[in-house]
Amino acid sequence: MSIQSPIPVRDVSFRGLRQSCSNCSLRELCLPIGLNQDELRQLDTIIAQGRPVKRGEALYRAGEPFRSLYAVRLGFFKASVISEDGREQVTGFHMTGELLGMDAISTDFHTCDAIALEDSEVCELPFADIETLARDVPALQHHLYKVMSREIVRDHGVMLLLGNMKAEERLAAFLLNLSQRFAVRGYSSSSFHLRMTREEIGSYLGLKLETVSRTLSKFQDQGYIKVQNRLIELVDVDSLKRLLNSCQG
Amino acid sequence: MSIQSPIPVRDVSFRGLRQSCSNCSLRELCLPIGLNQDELRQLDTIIAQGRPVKRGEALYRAGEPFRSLYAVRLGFFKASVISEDGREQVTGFHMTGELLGMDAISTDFHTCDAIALEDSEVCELPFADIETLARDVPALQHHLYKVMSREIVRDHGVMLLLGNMKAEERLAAFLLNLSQRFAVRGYSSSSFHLRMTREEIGSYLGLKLETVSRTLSKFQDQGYIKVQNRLIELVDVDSLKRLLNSCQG
DNA sequence: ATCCGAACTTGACCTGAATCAATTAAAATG
DNA sequence: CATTTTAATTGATTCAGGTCAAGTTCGGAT
Repeated sequence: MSIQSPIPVRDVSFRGLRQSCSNCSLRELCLPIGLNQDELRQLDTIIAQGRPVKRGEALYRAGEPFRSLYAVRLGFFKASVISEDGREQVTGFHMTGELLGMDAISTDFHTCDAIALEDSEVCELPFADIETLARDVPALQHHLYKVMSREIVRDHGVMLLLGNMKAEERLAAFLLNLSQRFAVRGYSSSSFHLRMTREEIGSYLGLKLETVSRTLSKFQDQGYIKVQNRLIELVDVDSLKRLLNSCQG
Repeated sequence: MSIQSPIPVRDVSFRGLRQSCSNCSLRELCLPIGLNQDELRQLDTIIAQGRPVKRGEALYRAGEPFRSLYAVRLGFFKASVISEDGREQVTGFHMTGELLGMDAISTDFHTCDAIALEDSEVCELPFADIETLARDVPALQHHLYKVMSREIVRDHGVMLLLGNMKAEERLAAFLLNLSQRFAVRGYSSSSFHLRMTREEIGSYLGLKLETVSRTLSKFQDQGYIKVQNRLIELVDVDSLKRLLNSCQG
């Protein structure tokens, strides 16, 4: 658990294959380097064309049978578990190049909802086909294990956050994590638009929406950030990092 | 997320191969049915003989290079991340038949410590070998994906617990989860020995040890359980379940 | 543009769990 | 067996964040 990245960045390795890929961001971000031409072609035959998902729509819902993983090609998703009494636990936010649906392999049913927070597009990856191909392509097999492992590590980071951190630390960790993930994708790391509500942030961080709002205001008063509705500008990143250092070295 | 199992039980499927396995509990609990004689033999050549780990010893520590997964053959482990200022976040407790170390695949380094909470024994599973074998044995390949997926689902359950539940609900969920996992292994579900300290329980549940202690006492006063140091007897399971129902249906 | 509902902010107050502190009980150790 | 150390309980107090409530702003629809 590094200082800069309490919530580990995920699925951002193995970029640089843009040139060989027209129909899907999958290879840019999610698939291992080291596939040859033929293997790439095989992969192409498996991957369904991009599927649009409108803002507010579900890519899948808990309880639905599992067929495919999805790679976010464009846009922004939240994944969440809803308890029967209506409370929501957001388990993650997912942006371009990240993989959704790995929790479903376990039972062959999806265990959470994936909702688009803006108009998005995904690549569907039929898991059975991917698995079959992985048998012949060790690099692919290994990379799938890696991506799943990374998800586990990320989840452990969230547990640390939920179990040990105070509200300010959680928010700082959250903002820095988003910042870093935008940066990796070539967007500004110091200025970005939150796609989710305060309530969704709160759900993810184990806080109430009022606390999220108050803490953002506090950060603004202290000159750490500027908040304009959902537009966030990180003014003093070092101070945000210092907030974290005190708690996780 | 079912009522009975807010923290999903893990790695307990695929039992019943006991007869064909002498050196390792791995196959009983972790490996898929449907391997033929030859495949089983191949697996045997990969799996190192049981390795004992004394109470208090580390099976591995964060930062160590990753070579193998470990199946708990006997005993009890905690897995935890330690922050630099010394605070510990327990990410899980692991008992017979469960797999440890999957978080390390991601970076080829272990990201957490695995400490034996009682004298234990593990089977070492060199990951490179397992992966190679998995290529020829689709059932094994699939099962590994499944086990990792199950870990992700479990982690989401813990997030729900840490993000949404009150102290009493967390403790109830914890006790019911342990109870269920002991039951699956043929031990009493109503009476069991806690292998971990109040502090370790607290770390896992995002509570302080005093709160754990107080809440256990409260449960005892209400007649839900009997506590004798680390020996727990579940007297009124339904009431414990009711505590959870109110929060997650 | 104007309206309306959803999202956000801010304040006042309350409460559940943390903290601090003092015993007590139970394991380890010689 | 006695001694030391570690773990657990319980009480008193504090405080971070939740809850309740009132107002404001924003964004989408007409």
